[in-house]
Amino acid sequence: MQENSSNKIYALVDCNAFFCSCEILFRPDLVGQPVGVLSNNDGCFVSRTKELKRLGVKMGQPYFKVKDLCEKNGVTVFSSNFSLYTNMSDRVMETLSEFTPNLEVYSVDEAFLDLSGFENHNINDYVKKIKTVVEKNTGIPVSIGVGPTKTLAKVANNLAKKSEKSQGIINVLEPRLRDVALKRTKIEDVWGIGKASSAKMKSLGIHNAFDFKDFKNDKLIQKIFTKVGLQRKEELSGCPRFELETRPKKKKQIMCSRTFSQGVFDIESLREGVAHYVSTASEKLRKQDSVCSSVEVFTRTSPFKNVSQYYGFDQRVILSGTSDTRKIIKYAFQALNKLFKAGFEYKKAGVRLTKITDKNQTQMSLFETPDSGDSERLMRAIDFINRKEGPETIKVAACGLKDKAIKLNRNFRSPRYVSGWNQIKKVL
DNA sequence: TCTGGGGTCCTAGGACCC
DNA sequence: TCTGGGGTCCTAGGACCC
Repeated sequence: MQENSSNKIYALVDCNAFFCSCEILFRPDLVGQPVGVLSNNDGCFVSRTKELKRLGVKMGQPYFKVKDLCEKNGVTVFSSNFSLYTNMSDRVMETLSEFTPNLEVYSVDEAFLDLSGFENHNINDYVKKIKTVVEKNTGIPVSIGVGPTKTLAKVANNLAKKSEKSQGIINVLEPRLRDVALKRTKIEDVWGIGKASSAKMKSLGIHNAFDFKDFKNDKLIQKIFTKVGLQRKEELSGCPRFELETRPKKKKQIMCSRTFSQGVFDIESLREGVAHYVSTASEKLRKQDSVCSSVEVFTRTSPFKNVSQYYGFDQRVILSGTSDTRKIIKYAFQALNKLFKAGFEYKKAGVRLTKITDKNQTQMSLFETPDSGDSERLMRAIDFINRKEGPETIKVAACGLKDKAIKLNRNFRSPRYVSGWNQIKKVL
């Protein structure tokens, strides 16, 4: 295979310890300190500063297991504050979009930029400028990896985050530098190679990204790791196989689920939860102008607790696609009635909307009336008010008023600096 | 006491049709 | 009684990502 067969240039911009960085923005006293952000219910670590990583706290580690360690070492922990993070994410992406229209927002803290057309020697200055401007405009530190494919930009980015002397930027457009970078990248750190695949890779004698790139038997790779596995390999040798996706795609499924702060036994509490999750999910559905014709509901006991276990699941088909919260709740409740078994201590429940289609292409059903104009206007009004006045200003009565059982633990929540008017920081 | 939440893509295999 | 093959569509499950 020919290397550098294309002249594509991709940059991956990744925010460093993003959720932590957002929190630290409003707590400058914490710069350089061990800081972590916890998942819902203050369950696991989902973001860690490098000072916290150095203490040995792992991604996804339950907080209660390292609580002592944290207290001894003066670690500051925060409950997650997603409205802050999405708000900061929007600002970062907006700043990036000033540098190129060819931007793919890959996740809340990452974006790919297509910088094809730049001369190699100018690229470094340009990405340095990107880094400086993002940090100046938003206060969020970023790392940037540059390469001829998205997978190589990822490789470069990972190394940039680890290496002190790179100052947060690594460019592997040069083939010689690239081989060094590939040799330093463990196979399990390659984008798209997870636990299962890396174990198989090792049994083939592939231990780092360079071994993988150099592996001679493409047919075998395709057979074991499927089409995408082979595409990864080709990307590592400099041939682009994954294109930039600049337009956000419509979701094909929309999920909403939560772990409860305390176990619940009664179906009434589960109903409140399910009604809640449907409300959230169907709002997202309407936001992308879609309807769904299937709703799935599940609930489960805690797999970590020594109690009798149960996983209940049921799916309901909605004959005429809908995005009306009330209608979806009706079907979700049918599902819940079907799957609920008394006597179990439930710890989590969730809802998934599937068979999603464009609202203008809905199929007519003989047996069910489609959403009326009234329904659409009502939903639009609710969404408008909730966006303007805050989430759940208006909600369906089935969500309950007290939300007693399904409340989340958020003991370390920071003030809502940018998302609540009454909590804005005063500058005097 | 205490263990997150939300997605995508691929493949195999069954159902169904001719 | 038993027997063919090919195509399409759908779904479940696995693997992976952040």
